[in-house]
Amino acid sequence: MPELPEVETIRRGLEPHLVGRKIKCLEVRQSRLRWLVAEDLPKRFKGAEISALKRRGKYLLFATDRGLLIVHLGMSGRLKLLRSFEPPDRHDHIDLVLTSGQILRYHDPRRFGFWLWSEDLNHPLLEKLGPEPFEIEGPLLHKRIRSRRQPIKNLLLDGRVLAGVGNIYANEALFRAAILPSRPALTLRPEECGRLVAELQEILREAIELGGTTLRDFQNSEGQPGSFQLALKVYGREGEACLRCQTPIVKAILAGRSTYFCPCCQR
DNA sequence: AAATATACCTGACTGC
DNA sequence: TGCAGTCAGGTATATT
Repeated sequence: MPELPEVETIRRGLEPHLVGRKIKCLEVRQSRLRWLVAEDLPKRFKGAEISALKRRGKYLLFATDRGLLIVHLGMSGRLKLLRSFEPPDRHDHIDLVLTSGQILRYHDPRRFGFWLWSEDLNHPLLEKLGPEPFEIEGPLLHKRIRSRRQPIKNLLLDGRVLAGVGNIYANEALFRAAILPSRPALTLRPEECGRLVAELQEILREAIELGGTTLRDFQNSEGQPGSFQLALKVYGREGEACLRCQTPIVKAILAGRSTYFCPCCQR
């Protein structure tokens, strides 16, 4: 489900409701997520005050006076803000209850997401992460990939190279930059890296503006879908005419993920 | 060091 | 209608 724009959409929706609020308790109904939710997680955050809600890549970071709560939504995680208690549904695994009475409810059918405590930002998961897409520039991307033989798309998806880019936006950025996803990264000229970064940033910005992409089940913290799916130019369009040159869009598998591209105008 | 495979899950959809 | 098989927005970890 959630790539950088979706996580940022959720972050922006939650921020005004959470910052400055106090955590009354944390209720864990299902602790078997990507990693077992630590037994002491509720104890750690009971009574904590949320001082900021940040994002790094696809990670949501709840800063509190009792340490950092790191939440990742995996493939199917959702966070929804409830005004008051409602009976939990299937897959509603965790409730973060505020003293204001509002409840942040975590729903995750596939359970690839996780919740964990960290003393601060010095957590291995965060430290391994590459730069934010909005902070990188063409020359820096070029430097990071110029000795790598892997297809450029694989590297866009590698969080150690660049944080937060997932399959949809990797496909879209390569299409808009007219670069073949399968190009070995070391064959990209500096000028192409510049183009790729510019297109990637523009796409991410637009997607955030439109509240993210809802293919099947993404919802923001208010339960509303995004609308960037209407602006997708290649993702999911196998066999349809390329919007630039009318050539049928081709689907291939790269790094085990569906990859869509125009074999004619992407080079 | 870098590339590839595997693992973790449920649900929606396809084809027989 | 049922069943088996495939695929899905992620990423750490193990293996080569």
